[in-house]
Amino acid sequence: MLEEKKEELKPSVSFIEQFIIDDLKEGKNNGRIHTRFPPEPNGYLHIGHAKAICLDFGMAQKYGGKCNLRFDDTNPVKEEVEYIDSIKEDIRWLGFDWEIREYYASDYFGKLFDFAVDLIKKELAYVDDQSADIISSQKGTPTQPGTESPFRRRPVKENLDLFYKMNEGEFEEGSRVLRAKIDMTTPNMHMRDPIIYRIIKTPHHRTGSKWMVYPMYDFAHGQCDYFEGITHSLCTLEFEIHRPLYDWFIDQLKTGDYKPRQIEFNRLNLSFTMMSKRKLLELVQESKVSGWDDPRMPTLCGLRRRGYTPEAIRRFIDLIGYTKVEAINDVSLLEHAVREDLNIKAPRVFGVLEPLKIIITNYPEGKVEEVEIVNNPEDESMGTRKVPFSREVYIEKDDFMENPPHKFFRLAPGMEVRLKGAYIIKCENFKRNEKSGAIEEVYCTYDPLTRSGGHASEKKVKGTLHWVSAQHAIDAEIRLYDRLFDHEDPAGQKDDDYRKFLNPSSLKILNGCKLEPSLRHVKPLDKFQFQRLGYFCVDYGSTESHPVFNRTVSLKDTWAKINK
RNA sequence: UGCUCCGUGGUGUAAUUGGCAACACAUCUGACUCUGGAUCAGAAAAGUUCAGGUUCGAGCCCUGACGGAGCAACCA
Repeated sequence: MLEEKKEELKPSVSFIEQFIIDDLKEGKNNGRIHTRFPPEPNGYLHIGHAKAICLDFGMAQKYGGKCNLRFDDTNPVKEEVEYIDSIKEDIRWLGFDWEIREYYASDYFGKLFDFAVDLIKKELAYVDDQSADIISSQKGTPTQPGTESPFRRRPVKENLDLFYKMNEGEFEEGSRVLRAKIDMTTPNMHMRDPIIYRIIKTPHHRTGSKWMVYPMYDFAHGQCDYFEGITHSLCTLEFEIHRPLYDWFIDQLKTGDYKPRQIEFNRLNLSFTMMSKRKLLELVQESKVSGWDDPRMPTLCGLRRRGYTPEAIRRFIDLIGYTKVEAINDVSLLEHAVREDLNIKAPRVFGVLEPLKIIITNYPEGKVEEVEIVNNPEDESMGTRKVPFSREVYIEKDDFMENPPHKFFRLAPGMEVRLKGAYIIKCENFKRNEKSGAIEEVYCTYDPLTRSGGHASEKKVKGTLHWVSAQHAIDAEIRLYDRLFDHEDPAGQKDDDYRKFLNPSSLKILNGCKLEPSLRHVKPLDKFQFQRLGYFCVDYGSTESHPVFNRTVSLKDTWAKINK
């Protein structure tokens, strides 16, 4: 029986890991494993990138290999230094380390240029003088073969001369390109004499104005892997069809048996959000969110600010796996992952979001008791703390009802509840605002014998509420975040713009929330469980005089479900 | 109507490479609880897109349908 259990728990590996294991077993690359994570510095990293990062760094780590960080900076028009720092920060935060191996595609511009010259000499590349439109129309369509460029048979010497002049800035942008000479009739569009170099006069953030001619991604990526000795080039599914082209280049370049092996996997799609960098940038530019690190964004900096931990994100990535099926993963699995992690780590505290004042009429005025409260029932080592209790306390508005439905285990006229860690109180009466009709104050009596931990504390009541002593409370701003979109796949609707699905209540800002005094000295990114409510994280903009907390995720709420 | 890839509970993944379809999330019960959290116990939910074939035996191999995704940027 035990044996069976063990067998069942044997972890299965992804198809990619299986390939790696097999390659290692066969002794390929002398048992070496070397991967790389190749972001383009044109935006912030999101959780989809985390999936790639975990694989690239994870496989190297697990099998005693290395993983390079390489910025794919082949297009100076779109890329900015600003992004490089954020990308590095996010990778480190996630828990991975490229050590000294920080590279740039631009490190290889010289080698790539030489290789292009080499291709020209081998009559495998030519300069095309046609416009983008003409070249594009000659490409054909996926169902129709393309036609050859009139410049395809240009003599080597002329090609060489023109290519050098392109790089010397003698021609306008767009006037000429260098193309690989492959096959205009193959069904694979990427092999139809792809453009490999274009003229760009915008200075590059690293190489300045040294180059006037820049390699296309397809001409750089595979070769960079080759130059770096990458053994396994892991990338997403959409590059599958590019693989024959990469192989074609490497076959022209390689001098031995070594050749990177590209393996493609499914990109991460998360329900109720989107991963398109372009669209995320639009959200930022159109101020639909406060920035790249808005806690509603699926970016790593957004998730960080939201209160997610690297452990939770890695755990989530681990749970979803790597396959070749295009899938949409349920956000609730991500939420499960943070709850699981924060449940163990986050200290419990009392915070009242929408305060309702309780006056304990038989409690002596001016008296203050310090009650001792466990910081985390999941982890005894986190100890206890003292929380002041007094005659007037705040409870959650939702925790009182004048006419409670069946199974409402909270406060209502004549009902008893425990104030967690303190006393059992009974609701005797309440005061209503004459104009609005809203309940303003609730009057209770307490039973002095029921103090937690005391002799009569065994007395049972059905409900336990969190509370904050009114005179000791800290005022705080609390931001309740919810899903940015109210459609499961906002960017996947052909007839509707994703903006149509922005969730109007994705952010609710609450002010005048009441927190227990132990929360006075907190710093950004500190995480807590506000008892019975959810996990909250101190925002970057938080100060001692104006504390701000972001809700990471609510606790599971069975009552909310019953109530629906 | 070309090429490439992919079809397993609601969702995401497994299935010792041909041997009674398993796990997680979500859902629903119940127990416990000084968090309507956590924890614990349990339930419902796919017969593996379909049709043939090989085989004692097919989710897995073969054939053919059907369905989905990707591919025609001087983007990556």
